[in-house]
Formats: sequence, C-alpha cells, structure tokens
Amino acid sequence: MPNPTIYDVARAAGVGVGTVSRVLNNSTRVSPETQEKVLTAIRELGFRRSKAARQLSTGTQHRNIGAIMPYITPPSFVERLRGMQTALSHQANDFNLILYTVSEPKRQHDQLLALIDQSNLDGLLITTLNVTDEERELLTQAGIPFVLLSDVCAGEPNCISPDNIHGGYMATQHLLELGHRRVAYVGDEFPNDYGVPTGELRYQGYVSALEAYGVPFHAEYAALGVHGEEAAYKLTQGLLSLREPPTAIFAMSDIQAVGCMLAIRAAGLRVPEDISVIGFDDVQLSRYVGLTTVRQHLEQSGYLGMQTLLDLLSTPENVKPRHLPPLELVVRQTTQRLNAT
Amino acid sequence: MPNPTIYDVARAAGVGVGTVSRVLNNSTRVSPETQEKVLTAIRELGFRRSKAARQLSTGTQHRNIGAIMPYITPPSFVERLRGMQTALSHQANDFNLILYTVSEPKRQHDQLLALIDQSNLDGLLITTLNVTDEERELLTQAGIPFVLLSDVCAGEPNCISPDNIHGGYMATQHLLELGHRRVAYVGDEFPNDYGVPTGELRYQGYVSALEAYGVPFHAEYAALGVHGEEAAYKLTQGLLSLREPPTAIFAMSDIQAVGCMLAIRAAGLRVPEDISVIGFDDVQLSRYVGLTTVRQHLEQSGYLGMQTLLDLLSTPENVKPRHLPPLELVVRQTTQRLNAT
DNA sequence: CTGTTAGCGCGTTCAC
DNA sequence: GTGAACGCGCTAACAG
Repeated sequence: MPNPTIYDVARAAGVGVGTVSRVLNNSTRVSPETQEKVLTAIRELGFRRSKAARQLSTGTQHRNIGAIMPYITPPSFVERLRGMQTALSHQANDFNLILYTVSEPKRQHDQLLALIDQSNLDGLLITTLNVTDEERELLTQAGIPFVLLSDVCAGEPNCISPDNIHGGYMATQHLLELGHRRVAYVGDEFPNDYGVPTGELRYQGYVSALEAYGVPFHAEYAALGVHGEEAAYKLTQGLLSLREPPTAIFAMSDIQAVGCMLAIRAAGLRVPEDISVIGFDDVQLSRYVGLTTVRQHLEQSGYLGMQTLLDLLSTPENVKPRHLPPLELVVRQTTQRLNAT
Repeated sequence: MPNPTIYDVARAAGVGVGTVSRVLNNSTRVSPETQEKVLTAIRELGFRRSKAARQLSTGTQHRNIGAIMPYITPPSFVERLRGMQTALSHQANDFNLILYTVSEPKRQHDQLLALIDQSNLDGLLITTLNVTDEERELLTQAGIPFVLLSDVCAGEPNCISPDNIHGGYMATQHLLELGHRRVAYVGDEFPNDYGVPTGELRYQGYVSALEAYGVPFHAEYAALGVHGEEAAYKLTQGLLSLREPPTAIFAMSDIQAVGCMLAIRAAGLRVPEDISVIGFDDVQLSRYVGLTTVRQHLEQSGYLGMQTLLDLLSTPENVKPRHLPPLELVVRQTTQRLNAT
C-alpha cells in the first residue's frame, strides 16, 4: 500500500474516518485511548495526509508565484529575487514564492512546460530568460499570468527592463569623457545560452558611444566570453597582452568588472592609475570594492516585477505598466582621467 | 460569484462539465464551435481551475520543501540557499523550493504556525532561526520533517552546523600568532532578535583564544551591534577612536569585516599595514576583496541540509547524519604580522 | 465522544 | 462529439 488514506488508518485503528480527521487536526476532544490507537495506526502505515484533498475540502487555496531564473549565483539575480520577496511580504502575505533555476539551458523549455503542466502556479516571474511566442501562448492558455524581467519584451506592459543600449552608452561615454581612447569591452558572448540579448545591447551602446566620439572601433578590444568573474579574468589577460593594451575597460556586469580588476592587479598594474574599469548593475559588492558602475536598480526591478504580477492577478484588465527609475552613473574609485597621475 | 467552477462554465456555455474539462486539457477532439463557446464562457466568468481539485483528481502530488531564513540580504544566506537548490536539482527534480523570509522577528512564531497550519509543506529547512521545543513538537505533529541550519541543535541528526566556538578561536588565534595583542572583536550583539547564538559562540572562541595566549581581555575591544556592514562600520569607528586602538580585528562575518575595512580606510589607515582584519564565512565576496577569513563551506551546508531533509522524507527511519568539512583558515591579504612593515 | 455522510472541484470513464 | 455519472482524500456537519 503505497499511499494509505484516512480510510486505511480508520480501518486499522478500528474507528471511523471522522475520528482520524479529528486527531489529525486535534480539534474536538478525542478519548486518549482512541487517540493513541489512531496515532499508532498512522505511524505503522506511514500515513501522510494529502494536501490537495485537504485544500479542496477546506477551501483554502494556496497561491503560488514562481520565480524562474538561470541560476542564483551572480548577485544581480539575488538582488532581483530579494526585491520580489520584499514586494510579496509588503503586499500579499498569502502567496508562496517558489524558486526555480534552470539546471541546463537546453532543458529550459522542458522545465517551463513542466511548470505549466503541473499548473501549480498562479503567476510566474521570468528573469533573464528568453520566452518563445509558443511558450507565451502556452502560458496564457494555461491561465498563468507572467512578467518578464529581461530584454526580450521591451515596451510590453508585463515587462520590466532597463535601456541596456543606453546604459552601455553611458558607461563608455564616461570613459571617453575622461579622455580614454583605447577603451575595451568585456562581456558575454552573444547570442548566449539563454537567448537573452542583454550583452548584445550593452555592446551596441559601447559601439555607438565610440562612434559618437569619433573613436575607431577595434575588434581586438571587444573581449567576449561566458558570463562570470573567471572568464572576465582571462579575457582581461588577453587584453593586457595586446601590443597596445587598453587604458580603460567597460565590463558589462559588475561581477565581470571584478574579474577584470583582479587580472589587472595580478599583472602588477593598478586600478585606476594604469587602467580604469567601469562595471554595470551596481550590486552591493560594488560599493565594497569601490567600483564605478551604472546603477540599474536591480532590487527595485524585482519589486516592480512582483507588483506588476500581483496587479495582473487581481485586476487583469487594468494593469498600468510600472517603470524603473532611469539608469544612473555611479562614479567611485575605479575610473580616472587618462594620465591624471 | 467569486470562484466559478467548471459547472458554472458548463452552464454558461450550455454544455456539460466533461466538455469543459476537455477544452481545458485540449485532449480529445471538441467541435470548434463548442470549443469557442466554452472559451468565451471561461473568459467572461474569469474562471480559473482549482489546483487542489486537479491534483486530487489526477493523483499528482506536489511536493514542496520550504526554506525559511531571516532574510536573503547577507551573502551567507544566499550561498546556503544556492546549495539547497543545487541539491534539489541533483537529487529530486519533482520538488518545489518555497522561500520564506521572516518579515519581522516578532512574527517568526506566527509565520511558522501559519506554515504548519497550511500544511502545504512536505519538509522544512530552517536557517539561522531559533526553534522552540513547542514549535518542534508542532512540526513533528504535523508530520513535517525539518532540518536546522543553526546553532540551536548541535549534535542532533537533523542539524547542520559548524563548530562556531572553534571557528572563533581559529580566527583569533591567527591574529595572535601574527603577534597581535590588541585584538578587537566586531560582531552581533547577543542574544539577537532571532534567538540564534552564533555570534555568542564565535565571541566565546575569541575570548578563550585570548585566554589561551595569555592576552588580557579588554571589554572596550569587544564591539557588539546589529548585523551588517553599516553597523560594523560604525563599531569600527568607535574602535579607532580608542586611546589605544586595536592592531587587529576579528569580525564575526565577512560582511562585517568589509564594514571594518571600509571604516579603517575611511580613517586614512591601511589594511593590513596598519590594522589586520579577519572575517568569517568565506563568502564569494571575500575572494574579491582579498579578505582573510575562516571558511565554513556555506553552500555545502545548504546542500547537506537538503540531502538530509530528502533522506528524512524518503527513509525516515534510517537517516545518517551528514557532516560538514572542518573549518578552514583562508589566509589572503588583509592580515599580516604585527609591525611587519 | 464517535461513526456516517455529503460535498469540495475536477478528470475520466462510460453510454448516448 | 458530448453529457452524466463516479471517485480522488479529506473535512465538517449531523446523528447517535
């Protein structure tokens, strides 16, 4: 008997199901001896009551909101997650937040299908993941409202996303304004495994800033690789070994900027005296290491995403799109004027 | 009509519930016109099918594991969370991970009760939170196995926890071995809001190391406050303004160590030339800032905690306690021999 | 105090 | 193709 029910327990204990239910909910008084009989029966059968049946019977609907993202390793994802959780605790305490990560990029589609099929979700927050039209259709068909926190949905009301092209422009502009001309870019290769163009957009911003300032683009200054600090470290080593190494680097994320700085220092050079570095995101870490960066209000984007989703759940007809504050240049200690020292 | 059912939909569409069910699962063929009728009825009524009923009927049990922690702000919590998630994706893909944070310490008990009462959980991972005997009793009574990742359960099989006293000793010992005698401690005040003695234990390690090395304890070197980088910053300022400031600081967490370093540098002093700093945890951040620390394998502790819980769920009778690797001293660039420069 | 029974909302046979 | 039953496991209201 794989899944014993209260009936099995009742039979084993020689009582009625009502009695079993009572001891389960230790509600009304049950005689100590029958209570004991029931308890032992439960133990021996390994009985565990079905949540579904309980919910159905009591009418207590559990509301679940899923948050799916590639992983929770880079701080930027965690900060968004925190924003979501905060919004939930502020506005809707009766929702569960279920965390999903994509174990493998190839499995993303299957995982999404599983989520939809299980249909256990009332809403879904999709972070930095591409969603095909077919998947959107399945989601809406399954009645699961969703909000996207990525660049694949710009302009849609259920989309929270900064202007990454502009952000890339801002970062590069900052370096150019400081007099740098040999400005390198370190970022994700594109298209990436998750089909999200964030890296490409920031790169575009980089290219167009160079153009705007009349600085010729050099392909060797564009160092693209997988995401993360380690990869950025290696890419930077490559940059440093150029016959004309850059005097400034724009890394498309703070975590990659940290990798750059580590590589620069490992090579015996100083930041910013020898090479300026600017990142992107402004995660907490950046304050600690004094990194100049472009702030994209990550936590708030999670917060707004959750708010939008809750709107979608309560008043689907009438959701006003919520907007992120504009990107901000945050100047700290890793950038300086060319030849200032 | 707040919660329309398939019956309502069927009536509105002038069909039977079976048909509605069919279009819902777009299984067997339904005539396009009736399909349309049903769809519009669904839309107009705002019908959403009950997950509970569906689960009950299909027999698909959803398995949920809860992870509750005070917050997800400090990286140490996130790293444990990541370990849990990884273990889940490795060993049991059919479990959901539901994240709970304690909005207010006072509400901790109520939130736990709500979790138990909703009884939506198959298991619970409790991180850095104190659990009273009464709460444990309620949990077991509700048939919810749980694993504790904190210091309130040392020795129990469902407990994952490092030897924090020893860790505090190790950190302090490192500083003392380097010749420091004016060794300060920066850490959480105790008892803290969440009733967890971690801070107190590390502090005990600090005190006993001093004693072992024959270094008199000075109360003014023990700087206690709320958790976090900002508080550590201020505590350090206080330490620096002493007539005999410390030459070394043991901060009970890496994040607090960062606060110390920021304060030291803001005061125009250098780390480690003027003051050595050692932290505790070895979160990712610490590698980036070159912090000397005591590694407690946070991610792995989340991983082991989840494994233990899964054991508890599958073979309750036969769970072998899982052990964390021993604490490790990780020497980087924020500590040096007294007067070495 | 305790056994019995009627739903909870949906999926799924069955006959039609 | 479609409607009408039954059952999923549990709670609650009702008799006893």
